Amino acid sequence: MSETASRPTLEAVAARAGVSRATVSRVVNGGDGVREPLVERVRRAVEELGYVPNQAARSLVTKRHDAVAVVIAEPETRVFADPFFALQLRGISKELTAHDNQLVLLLTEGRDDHARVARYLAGGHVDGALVFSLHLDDPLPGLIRGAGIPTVFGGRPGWSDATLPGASGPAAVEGIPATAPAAYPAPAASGAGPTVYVDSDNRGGAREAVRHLVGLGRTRIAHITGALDQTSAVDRLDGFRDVMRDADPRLIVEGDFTPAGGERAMRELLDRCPDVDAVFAANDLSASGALRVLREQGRRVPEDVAVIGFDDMLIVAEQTDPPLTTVRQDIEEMGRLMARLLLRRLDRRTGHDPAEAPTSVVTPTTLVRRASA
Amino acid sequence: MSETASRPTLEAVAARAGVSRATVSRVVNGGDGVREPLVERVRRAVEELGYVPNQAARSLVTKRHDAVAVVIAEPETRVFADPFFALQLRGISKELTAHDNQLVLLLTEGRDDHARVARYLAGGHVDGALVFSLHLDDPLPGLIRGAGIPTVFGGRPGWSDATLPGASGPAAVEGIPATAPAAYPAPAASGAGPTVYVDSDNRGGAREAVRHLVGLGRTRIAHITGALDQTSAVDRLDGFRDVMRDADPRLIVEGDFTPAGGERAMRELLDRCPDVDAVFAANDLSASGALRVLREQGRRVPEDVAVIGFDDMLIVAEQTDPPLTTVRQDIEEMGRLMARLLLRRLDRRTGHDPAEAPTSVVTPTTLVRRASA
DNA sequence: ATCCACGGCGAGAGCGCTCTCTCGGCGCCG
DNA sequence: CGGCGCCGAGAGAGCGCTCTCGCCGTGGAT
Repeated sequence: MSETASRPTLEAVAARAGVSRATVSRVVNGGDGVREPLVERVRRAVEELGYVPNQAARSLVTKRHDAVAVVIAEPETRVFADPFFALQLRGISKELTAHDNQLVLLLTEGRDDHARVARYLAGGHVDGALVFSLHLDDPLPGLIRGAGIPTVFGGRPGWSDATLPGASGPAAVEGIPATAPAAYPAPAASGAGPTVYVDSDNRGGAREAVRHLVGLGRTRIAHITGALDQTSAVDRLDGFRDVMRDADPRLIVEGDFTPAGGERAMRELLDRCPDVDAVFAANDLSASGALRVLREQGRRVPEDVAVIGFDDMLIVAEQTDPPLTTVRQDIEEMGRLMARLLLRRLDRRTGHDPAEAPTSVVTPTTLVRRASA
Repeated sequence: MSETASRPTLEAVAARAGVSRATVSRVVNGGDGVREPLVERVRRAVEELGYVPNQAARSLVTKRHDAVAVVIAEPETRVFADPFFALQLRGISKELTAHDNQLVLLLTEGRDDHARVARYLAGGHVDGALVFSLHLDDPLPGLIRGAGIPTVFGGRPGWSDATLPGASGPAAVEGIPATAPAAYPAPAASGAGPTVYVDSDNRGGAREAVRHLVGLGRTRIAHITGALDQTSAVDRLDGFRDVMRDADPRLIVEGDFTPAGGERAMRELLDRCPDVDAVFAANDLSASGALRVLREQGRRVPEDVAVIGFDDMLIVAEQTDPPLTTVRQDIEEMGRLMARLLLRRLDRRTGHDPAEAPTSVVTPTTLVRRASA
């Protein structure tokens, strides 16, 4: 039962140190305006009693929580197939920890669950939110903005307010609509500020991959797209088009980020264009599917057909035969950036530096050369 | 600024409904002991004002937080290589959500970080903890038990109090020490109750895999172990030994759960015992490494050498050549179970049913037959 | 020497909720 | 028909903290 012997309060510390509650509070929160000898006395008392501030009581008056929600709205599939979110979480966790913030994880279980998440965020239990929602038609981002809570998105959300910053060049290539098939208008911002997101340079990375293939002397370069309801897939396709402006449209075939989709697409590709001599797949998973079909059909990689993936998902890229050349993104760093952006925004709220609105960040990618191209 | 117009309080709802704060509180918390007409009036007021209870204020008086911590103490490697934790998190999240509990995620960043986590848990910010710590020499479980907070472990922790329940048969095979190389004594329980964990039936699953190989008529069956500082690896080894009591010791070779480790082990195996006709690898990753070496050395799978893995990690098992026969565990269900066990324990705390201490659970595994065995 | 300014510290008022205690009203038993 | 018990509702006391105020002591200016 001694476990139930409730933990010491400010009062107790004050008594032991022979000062008032207010003074202990001051010391605990930085110690400004308290003279050295007292600070020392209070510190000792805190130490001796093993005092830990009661966060609930503190929040009650400050209205801050030092907690941030991380919302992952991926319907099953992708989250659990690759370490993407795990790595982002790690980055986020590091940054939050460094600033004494807690991470509250919210996973949505199907569409109906969005309301629950929105309610939670609007309920003022956390100071801000980091939101992953990769699908263009996902209502969640809208709901969240409606909740009026500072938010940073992971990956570019699919509305028009959130177009790519300059770094990535023109958004459309002649004749072909470059952007999302189903982009919908930005939800009204209700004091939550402009849309801020962190995304990797999908378009630039795609360009680099395709240019590499061009540099290899390939001329019949194909693209297996990702699921085109996700901005990352759209951006990678745009990057492909940036370089292959006059590409044979039959060389672009729709995949879905899965190995099976990659297989299907590769079959179709070989069928339509037997002379294909290179493939840029929208991710490593579909590249691995393509690889399998190529092998099965007796095409040598990279001699006959060069293959490049995207993501540098080690568990796949290093294990394929041959090992996969691919585009790497620093996923953990992206997570860290998201957290940093959000925290900065929260800081500002408390009246720091009202100027200089935080802005979206696009992180660079690098081409990792292995054997497949 | 209207966003800052602080959210309505109980007081406001009470005023609008024309009742007292206490009554509103009762309704919000289930509505027992309030007559129907009033309940209805209050509900409407809540609805109209968009009232959401202030969790901080509530916690302050109830000393409950309706939040549990999930601690993942994996030093880098495994967490982010496979979807294991992601799936567990999903299961946990589902169960917690169903009971209106929040999930606070704590990832440790290196050894020095354990103290931080322990302090947080001891600080009474959450009602309980779900802890993943797979390494036998990890100090964290000890620290956490010291914190005196109700805890359920994911995977059997490596101390003696936490031996496998009956379901799994004898813990040792004649002559050979069956248990952990470095098991250390259970930390003193300080009111946190006995060690409770959820683990899959590693040992039983291993037995089933090996028996399957025996049933195939294989006689020279080898085992590539996992990293033996983890109980799962030890248990799988024990399961192997249960069936192969008189196994040639050279047929057991140490791996580390990685593809590279699998390759290394397989080479050594072929070197030592060229007549090997089956391999049970401690997980799919090392099985995939083994598979590659076998192919490279011209052994046909499964004709010459049958191979079985463990985990049914789809991204690997379905993509190997040939697809991998393996042992599946219901990882999401394990997560759900962990959460359920913890919540039940927390319930009990509030004086429900002091009898019947919750006990560890070992979840069943199933053999998934594909082409490799 | 007197006054004022200022910095250090204590007193006390809540933050929004829960929960106990009390009181009033009604049904029921004798 | 009167009293007792019980149920439904309100009043009010905190939970542990922060923060504003005001007091007091010190030091510099006059």
